[in-house]
Order: sequence, then C-alpha cells, then structure tokens
Amino acid sequence: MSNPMYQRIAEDLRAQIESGTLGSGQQLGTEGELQEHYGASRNTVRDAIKWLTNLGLVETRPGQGTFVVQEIDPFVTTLTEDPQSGLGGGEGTSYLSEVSERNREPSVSPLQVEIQEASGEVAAGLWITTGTVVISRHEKRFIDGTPWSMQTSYYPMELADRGAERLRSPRNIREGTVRYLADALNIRQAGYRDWITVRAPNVAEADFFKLPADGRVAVYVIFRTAFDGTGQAIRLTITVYPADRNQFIIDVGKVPDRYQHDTGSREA
Amino acid sequence: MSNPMYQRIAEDLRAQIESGTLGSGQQLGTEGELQEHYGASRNTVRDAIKWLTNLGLVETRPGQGTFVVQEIDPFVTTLTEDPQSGLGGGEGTSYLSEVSERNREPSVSPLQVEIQEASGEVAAGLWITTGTVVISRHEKRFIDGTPWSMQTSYYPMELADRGAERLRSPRNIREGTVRYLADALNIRQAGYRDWITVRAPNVAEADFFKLPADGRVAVYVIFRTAFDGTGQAIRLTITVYPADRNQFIIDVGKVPDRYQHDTGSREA
DNA sequence: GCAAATTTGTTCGTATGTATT
DNA sequence: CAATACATACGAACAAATTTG
Repeated sequence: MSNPMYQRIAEDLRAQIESGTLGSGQQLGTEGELQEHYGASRNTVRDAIKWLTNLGLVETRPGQGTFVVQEIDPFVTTLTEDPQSGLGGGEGTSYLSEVSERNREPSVSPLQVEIQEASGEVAAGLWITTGTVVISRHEKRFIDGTPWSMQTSYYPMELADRGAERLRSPRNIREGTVRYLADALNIRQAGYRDWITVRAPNVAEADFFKLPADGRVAVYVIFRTAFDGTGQAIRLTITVYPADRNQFIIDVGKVPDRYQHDTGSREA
Repeated sequence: MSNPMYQRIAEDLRAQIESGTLGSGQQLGTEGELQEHYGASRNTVRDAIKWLTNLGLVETRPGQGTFVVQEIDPFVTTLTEDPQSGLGGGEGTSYLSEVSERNREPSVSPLQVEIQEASGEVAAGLWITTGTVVISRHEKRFIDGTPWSMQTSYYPMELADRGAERLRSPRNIREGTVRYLADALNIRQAGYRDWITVRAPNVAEADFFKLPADGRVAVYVIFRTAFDGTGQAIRLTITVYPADRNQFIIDVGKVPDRYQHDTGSREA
C-alpha cells in the first residue's frame, strides 16, 4: 500500500483497538516508544495519534500519555409522547422521571429567564417574523453530575400579555408549562414537531459539556415546535445534546415496552 | 489572552467566516500569504487551518488552496408514520416519493441480498441471539446524484422458511415488504421503534459518501425495529446517513402540514 | 500536450513550554 | 525538584495535485 506513513501507523493502532488488543482506557505506547516501534519521527507519530483522536478512538492527556477512550454509558431519550403523561420526551418534568427511572441521578441548573428579540433561527421555529419579542427560559441539565444537555424554550411574548404571567418569572412552573398554558389561557398543546440536526459545538457548548474545543465531538440540536389545535405555534424548545453521550428513541404505533437493547461493540 | 498562536489565527479566521467577511466558497489566503500576514511559520498556519477544518468551516484542496465550505442543502426525512401510506419515514417506496415531493431526484443502487449470521448489533436489534441466520437486503441511495444514505434490512430466516420466499430474492418487492409479509404470512406490522445514534463513519462509509477519511463528518445510524401485533420483532433496518446533508423530523400529535422551516445561519 | 509555477501534503529535525507524576 | 510526556513553534526538504503559460 502507498498510504502515507502516519496513516499506516494510525490504521495499525486502529486495528489493535478495534480487535480489542488495546482495551478501553488502556495506554498506547508513549510517543517515544511508538517512534522507535514504527521507525518514524516524532511528528509523524503525532500525526497518527491526531488522526485517531479525530476519529474519537483515543485521547491524549498532557504529562500522562495517550489512551483508548472510555465509552460513555449513553443516555437514551424517548422523543415520542409518553402515553401516560401525554408529555413529550425530554420535556420538563418528564426529563426528571425518565432519568431516575433508569437509576441515574438527574439535576438541573437554576432557570434563567430573558426577554429577547427572536433571532432568525427562533423566528423560523416559532413561525413568526425575526425581531418579534419572545420570552426565553433556559436551563442546563446533568446526569450523575456530568453535563448532559442545555435546553431553551421560547414563548411568544403575547402569551404573557394575555395572562400567562408566570412565563416571565424565573421560577419553575411545577405543573409544567403545557398544563399551565391550558389552565391560564385555555391553550392546549395538540402536537409537536421535532427537527433533528447535528453540527459541531460552538465555544459555549464545548465549554459547558467539556468537549474538546476542536469540534471533534458533534452535538445534536433538536428544535421542538409545539402547536395548539389550530396549528398555531405556541412554543419552540431548542435542546443541545453532545453526541457522545446521547441517543434517541422514537416509537410509532404499537411497540413492546421500553428497551433491553444493547448497542453493539465499537466496530463497523 | 494567552491562547496558542495557531488558535488565535484560527479564531481570527473563524470570526471572518462567521461575520461573512469571508463568504461561502471563498478562498482563504494561501499558506504563504497567511504566514506573512500573521507572522507565523508555515506549520503554525497549517495547524490553524487544520483546526478550522476539524470544525467543518473550511476545506483544503491540494494544489488549489483553502476554501470556506459550501453548505449543502440538507434533505429532511420524516421518521414518523405517513398517515396516508401508513409507511414509516425513509422506508422502501416512501423514500422515492418523499424525495421527489421536494423536487429532488432520487435513485437507488441494485438491491444486494445476503444470508448471514446475525452480528451482536443485528441480534440486539432483532431481539434474537447472536449467530441466528438472517436475510440481509442492502441498498444505497442517492439524491440528485450524490450518495445520501445506505440502508440494510435484516429479516429472520424463519420468515422465508415459512413461505415469504421473495425475501431471499435480490429483486425489489414492489408493493413493499410490509405489505408482502401481510399478504404472504399474515404478519402485520403494528409499529416500529427508531433508535438514533451518531458516530464517526467507518472506512467503507467514508468512502461511499465521499467523506473526509479522518472522521470529521459524523454519520447518523438509525436502527429501526419493526414489530408485529404480538410484540415480535419482524425486521431490523439500519440506515446510515451523513450528518452534513441529512436532518430528521418527528411529528407527534396534531401538527400543521409539512414544513416551511428555514435553518438559521452558520453561527452560534 | 507539456513544462513551469503555484499550492497543499508528508516527513524529518530541533528547541522550548506546560502538565503530571 | 526532577523526570516524564505531551503541546507548541520554528525551519527545511521533497512529493503530489492543480493551474497556468
């Protein structure tokens, strides 16, 4: 084969990782050792390691060495409606119960409420024009202490003006905003549409989720627009999830209870 | 600030890209020009460019230069059931119609049928034990001539033995396998569960989708397990989609017709 | 069609800084 | 503090891809 040397080295190491010769968390040789083993210069060895790093197979720790990445036990969020609560997946209280059901420990940051003008993205999701005033309610979520998702919900200001005052308050709406809007304004959520995209994290996201700053690990961005019975958009919820620790499930029709699924191993 | 020089250069260029000073498809200066402009060595400039490449903001073309990436017009697949056809999103014939509805040109590779033993991943998705014999039916899909997704469906061999012979044939089942299984064996698909994950592409995937071999662009892998009325898994469909050109929609409850959505711009 | 010039890709060497043990 | 290991930065040479004359 005529691939460059750094790729050949990377492929050799990759094979060792995927075959299990190099197990999870195990240390690769140091740069010096690999240099000697493959008869390459230090920079070439480093190029090979950078390649593997980009593939998400190894991580380097200054002063320590290079290690095969530990797979994170992913959390699986169900995006379709919970038939019991009628609540969408990942929403409000349903987040807390879904996480604790899996015997994992959920926690959330204090709610952060702001009045803003809708950006293009928000306006498109709410089906309004850019610059319209909206209420944004933002919180960060953790599972077992590690940052897991960031969620921001946007409501047209008009809803608060019409009487849903608590949307403006930086206090949790215990019964959930879906219920609250039904009680306060008789606005009922008839359905929602989730829009799933994947992109590189921005600086704030990489920082919060402790992702490598170079964008190796992508994030899901899920736009959820909720509609009332007339097809009017009443809310946009944008949730950002790091792709290395989150997966999603969608149930359609009649399916057996929950999942015993087990993701395969690392390979192709 | 005390960031390394290559990151400062990268941030400067990034700002120019995100502010629009450097537009889509436009060429950055050559390495030589950037070297002079920033007063750095060639390798340092190259490190900065590599950083931006990892973020998916630029791409380099040997012999030509470095360019701001052109955004691909993404295709949006609806994963929830089509109320008209009763077919799941992205499945069989529904793929062709969904694509042409958007005024884009779908095409598919010849069907490739194999008899295999179920790998761990397949076994888990079909809720059977590893090594059980299954029929795999594989095809590759294109939109407007560019590779868009690869799909493999797995059926327990038992179904063919019980009379669904056409599953073994490398010929399309025009009416769709859902309908065929209903007609041939009176097995009705009562629902399905989609499991969405994101990971780096393997070599074959990167090759087919023409993705950079270093795993910068992730792929979605969607596992769809279809169940009959008794909760028996009758099919597993694994579809791989490059994340740079695919998005998904999930409709729950009553929502307005289709989407006029417009994704925001490039920034954070 | 070919040769030269331009531009990025690969590989080496070397020196110094920073983080961890 | 010293030793070890990775991070950053510079310089240099040649190879490979592309465009230009």
